[in-house]
Amino acid sequence: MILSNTETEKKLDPCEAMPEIFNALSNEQLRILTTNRFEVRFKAGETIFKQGSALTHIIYLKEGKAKILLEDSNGQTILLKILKQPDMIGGPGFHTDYRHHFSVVAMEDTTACMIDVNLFKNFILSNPQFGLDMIAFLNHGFINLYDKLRGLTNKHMSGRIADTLIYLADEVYNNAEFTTPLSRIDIANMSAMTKESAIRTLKAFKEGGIIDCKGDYIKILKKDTLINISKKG
Amino acid sequence: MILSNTETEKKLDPCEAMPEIFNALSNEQLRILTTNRFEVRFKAGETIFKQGSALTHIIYLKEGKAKILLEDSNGQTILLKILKQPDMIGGPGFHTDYRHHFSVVAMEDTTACMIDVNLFKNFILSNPQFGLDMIAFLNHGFINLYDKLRGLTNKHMSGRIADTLIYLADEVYNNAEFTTPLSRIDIANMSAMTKESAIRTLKAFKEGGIIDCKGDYIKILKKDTLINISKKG
DNA sequence: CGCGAGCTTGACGTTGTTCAACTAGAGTGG
DNA sequence: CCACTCTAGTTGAACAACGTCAAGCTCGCG
Repeated sequence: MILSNTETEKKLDPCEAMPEIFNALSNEQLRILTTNRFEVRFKAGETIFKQGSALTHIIYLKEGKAKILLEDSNGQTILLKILKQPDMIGGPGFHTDYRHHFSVVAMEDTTACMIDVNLFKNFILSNPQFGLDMIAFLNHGFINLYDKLRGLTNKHMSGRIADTLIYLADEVYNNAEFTTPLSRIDIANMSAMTKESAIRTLKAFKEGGIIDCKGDYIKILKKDTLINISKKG
Repeated sequence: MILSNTETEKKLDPCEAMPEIFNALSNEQLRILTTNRFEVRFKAGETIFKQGSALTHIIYLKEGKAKILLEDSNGQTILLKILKQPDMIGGPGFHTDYRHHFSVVAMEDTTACMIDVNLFKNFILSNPQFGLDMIAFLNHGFINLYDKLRGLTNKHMSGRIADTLIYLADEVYNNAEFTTPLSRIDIANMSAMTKESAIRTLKAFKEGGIIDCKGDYIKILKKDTLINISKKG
């Protein structure tokens, strides 16, 4: 898997799909990246990194899924986002305080690629287009986060659960029907409510014929209705 | 840092204090910035830019204060942050969709400096250190936004109002005692609640001897108590 | 079979919103 | 100087939304 030159640069990296952002890297940088990065395998439930710990590597997922958790000092948790291959996590600690500001936990068996932050920093310093793309990457994150903030603070429970279901179907599983390792507590934490409230709202949706669900299986039956509930708040 | 003689370089720009991030610019870039930027004066209450409109300029405040408003389709608003000189607004639309994702409204008479986004982009492409500093700037924004999200979704009203009061005193006015053009609705929108709830919570704090307030005057009497309320949620 | 973790349900209390009425103060015109 | 009005602020009562608590349930697993 180690490089042949010029012709097919994609083959430089053994990952089937790398984060798009690395497109801006030069051949030489890609070579350095390939030789310096390393993979770590996590089992379902294992912590990939923990909020508060030192940020030493940028990671991206080669395989599997992981959840981003915003924890607070009172033991409450927000499940912010679900990562899947080939999502990258820069982490807001990069070039600031070099700490992790959220935890990342594997939802299933997951392979993560680790890139030393100093290497990453050097790429930016020697390749301004990469830096600019990184800024765009972060800005996309802001747009999503603003939407999340609006959703979680302005909507009622049904709207928030609707958002969560739409997110899972559209962004995570790319299917209106899916089986997920997420617990009711996870779904509640994605929607900023207690597990009991999440259960009751899901039940109401089920009784209304909007979704079908049983255990870890969920199917969206009436997406339009769900979108409508989301919009109404 | 690229600038060796900081003292003289400051004089290139007539603004008393520019955003720190411009420290990374070369002399030549600072010259270009100075000759190309322009100032616009806004009266209190005027919209500096509107959510949804085209992002054509990066701005920073030379004078005055402005509020960042996250609006949504149901007419609800979150007052996210207050800007003061020399705060800069990149805007998450930069190098993504080139739209504004929030509105900015002048709280008092305000002078804003406008920098063409293409110029800004060129600075990044020709000066990777500037790009890196920009990334750090954005990452600081993420850290704050995560905290905001935690605060608004995990805390009760008293904790959220406590956060707002502490923010105003520490970050905006640098004083435990201040007079503010923010209405009760603004304070409510900063704390994700209705104006009635904000009024009631402020009243409770006043009756508890934690703050004093009357009209647009607010004074924090027991900051420790306020911090405690904030922590408890 | 029994155990335990996650899930479900109902009753209840709290938190926060809604609505409607009322007040205070600033500006306006007579 | 006084009405007159307009807006922001304030208050209370009714109501809805949501969380808490406690109990019971399901189902995989030893």
